[in-house]
Amino acid sequence: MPETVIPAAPTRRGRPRSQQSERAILAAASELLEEQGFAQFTIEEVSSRAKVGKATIYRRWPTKGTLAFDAFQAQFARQPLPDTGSLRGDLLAALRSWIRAVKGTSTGRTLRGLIAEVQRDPELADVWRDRFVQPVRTRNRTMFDRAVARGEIAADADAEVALDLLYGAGYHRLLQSHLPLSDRFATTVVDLMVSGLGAGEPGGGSSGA
Amino acid sequence: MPETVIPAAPTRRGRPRSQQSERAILAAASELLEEQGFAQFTIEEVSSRAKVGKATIYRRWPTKGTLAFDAFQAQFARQPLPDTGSLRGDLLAALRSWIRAVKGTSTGRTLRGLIAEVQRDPELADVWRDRFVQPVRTRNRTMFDRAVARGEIAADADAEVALDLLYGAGYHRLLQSHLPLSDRFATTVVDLMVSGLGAGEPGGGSSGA
Amino acid sequence: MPETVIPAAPTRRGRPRSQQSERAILAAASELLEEQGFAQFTIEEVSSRAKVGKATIYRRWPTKGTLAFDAFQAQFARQPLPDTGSLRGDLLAALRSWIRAVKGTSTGRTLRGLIAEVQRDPELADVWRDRFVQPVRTRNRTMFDRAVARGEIAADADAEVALDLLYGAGYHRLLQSHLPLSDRFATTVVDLMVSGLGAGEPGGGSSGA
Amino acid sequence: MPETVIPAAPTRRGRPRSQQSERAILAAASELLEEQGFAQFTIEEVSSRAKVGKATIYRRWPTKGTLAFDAFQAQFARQPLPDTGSLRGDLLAALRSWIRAVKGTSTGRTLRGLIAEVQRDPELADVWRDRFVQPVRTRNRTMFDRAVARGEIAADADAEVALDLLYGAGYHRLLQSHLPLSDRFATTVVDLMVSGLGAGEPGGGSSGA
DNA sequence: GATTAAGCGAGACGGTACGTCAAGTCTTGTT
DNA sequence: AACAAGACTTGACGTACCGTCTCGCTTAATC
Repeated sequence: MPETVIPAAPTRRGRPRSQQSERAILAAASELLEEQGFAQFTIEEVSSRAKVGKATIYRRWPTKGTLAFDAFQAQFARQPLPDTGSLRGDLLAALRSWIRAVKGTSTGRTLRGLIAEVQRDPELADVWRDRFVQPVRTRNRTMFDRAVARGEIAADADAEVALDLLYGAGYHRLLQSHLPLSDRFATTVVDLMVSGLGAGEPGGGSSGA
Repeated sequence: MPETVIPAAPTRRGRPRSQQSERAILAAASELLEEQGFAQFTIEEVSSRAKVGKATIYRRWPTKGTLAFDAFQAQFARQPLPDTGSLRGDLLAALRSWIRAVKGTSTGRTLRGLIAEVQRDPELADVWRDRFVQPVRTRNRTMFDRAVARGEIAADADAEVALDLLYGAGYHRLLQSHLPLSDRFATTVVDLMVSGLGAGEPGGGSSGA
Repeated sequence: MPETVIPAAPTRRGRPRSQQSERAILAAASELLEEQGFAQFTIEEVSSRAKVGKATIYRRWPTKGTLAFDAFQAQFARQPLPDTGSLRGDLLAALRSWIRAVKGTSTGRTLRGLIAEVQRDPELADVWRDRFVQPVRTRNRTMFDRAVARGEIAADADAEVALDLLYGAGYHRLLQSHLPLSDRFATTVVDLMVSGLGAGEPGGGSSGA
Repeated sequence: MPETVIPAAPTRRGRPRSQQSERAILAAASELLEEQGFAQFTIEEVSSRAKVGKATIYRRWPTKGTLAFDAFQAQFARQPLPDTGSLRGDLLAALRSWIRAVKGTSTGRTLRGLIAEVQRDPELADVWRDRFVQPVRTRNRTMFDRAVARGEIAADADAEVALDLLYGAGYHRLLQSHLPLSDRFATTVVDLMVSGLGAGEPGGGSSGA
């Protein structure tokens, strides 16, 4: 998997792209994101801080979203996958770790800005899905694989939907700010996922899980 | 609760605000949102379509996000609260109804745009939380109240977190586009919420807070 | 005749154009032309010096050439039409006055830059012809009218061509820099125009047309 | 005198300059000038059409003006010096031939563009003066030498100023477009130069030619 | 009925950032 | 060394919207 979004130069001929410029751009972009957030993040300012022409940026990144994404990747350090011995413990550790990374941090602020940008920049949307969302999900599915191996959950349990519940709830609170990303929230989310609301019998729809 | 975001005029003296202009603005805004989406939604264009001065818009709405919000409210017709006799049925109906409203529709596109805007416009964020998120949640809590009354779930079940799981999963797929908002997705979400993954005993993680 | 190139606002409605901005733009433009010449004359710099948005300039002047022209008009003070009592004296005074105005001066430098710009900017070419070249020529024709009245030259003498010889020679040396605009040059030009090379009879080319 | 502006290579070591590249560059440049005029004439486009690196162009020509000049030289075929037997006939033939070459032709358009460029590119100004203006003038002075030999004009007649009148008038109309380069214009210019306006006596300045 | 205060459409205002273009220079691997 | 290719920095371009600010003109409520 490539390190960044940067597309390869169309041919092998000609002067190679300067890795030094590249580093300067990413450094300036990260710094700017950290200091000011996505709202004040402009190509112009990055270009000026990195002492690089705007064209040098546009040669590498098609939109400012994709540049911000690359700068964000360095910042959002990959969190170690928890392995507590139980699914419940793993899920709780994962959600808590995510909350710690995003709640009240510049990372969280950037994350919100990027998800906003994803909604308007289709180029970024592709990158975001393929280079951020999917890898994270793939990693996280291991928690469910292990639970199946341990016999904790059925082999056909839908890990995809489970992940949507776990992180969906988190992103929901992050993006809508209706309620805080508290520790109690994390526990309750995981408890609910593991045990359910326990409303199997009375009404009863098609109860097949 | 007022129909729109519009603040009251400071006094009663002078020429009253034209309700006709107001209607023209909202109509133009809705039309523009529907046609072009939030990305091309500019105050300039609304002003030009509505044949209204820009100041007339800014007198009523502080930011373009709040105007878009009001235009969106008309579009996003309030969905009837389902009452199927079981929590599972209610949740499934609610989620399916939401998916029908947003999947592949201009409403869904606008919804994505608005949530994006909420991340950068604090004025809109307040309006969004108080006039959209909270009302919808309040309405939806009824489903859990009824389930408690029916004895389906415990009285102290956390409806807030349950709603975060239900809609959080939906918004997650809407905003990240990693997987489709299929009917199967809806069923699985609800099944999981109701029955859980069923991994209570074997592993038994740190079950405290 | 209007003072400047500036086109009228399309309608009478809306906020009127600020005459103060206009003055600031023209002042900054003149200053810049004088200091740096046409080569460094940029809309960006004018906008920055005049503390005016670029759009405010573009609203009035379609191209940078037309703005430079207006700034130049103030600088290139209309020279008083000489009246020495003889055509020879008038022509000599006029040419010397022109040389004094352009030789080694910032006006001369700007004049060269503007004529260069005229070759590439059709908008400016029209303005230049109608608002600079023609008025100057009209004024200068008076010298020939007076000479006819005095009986110095024939009534059907071609004043247009005479002006082309007089100023054409001057502009030629200004633009090609092959020889200096000396005082001797002025005298010789006028003598030649008045007396001719005196090669009427011996050779006798095709004297028709 | 060298054919082009191209400076000699610094040493004789290493790979010799490709004459093929040189031809390709000049061909592409001429073609581009002819098709699009000086305004759209860019080194980038020449380089792309000639399939030649930009450095290969800059190795030979210091600025785009000098390249355009060389491309123009081929186009602007040297006109044969007229020899009609009289000064009047020679001057008329020369001016008409020039008019034929530049009026409404791509050569004329390029000529205007080059003179414009001369005003801003000092490198080109030198080349222009030494390799275009002076040679043409030297050639044209022969017409006056012959006239002196024939006894048509005085031996001390100022041929330089005479050339400034002849071509100055032509360039004036070419560059200012205030009046057409008609055949009648040519005749009148020459008549005036040969016979003068005939205003020797009444006013009378220092009438020494 | 006159006054007065605010709203009205229109559009200009100072700004900011956009994405593009071409200039002339530099850096590869290849010839 | 020169070559083709295509990177580089620089700097200006002309455009688009932002949110604010005049204009001359309604339009009511208050005096």
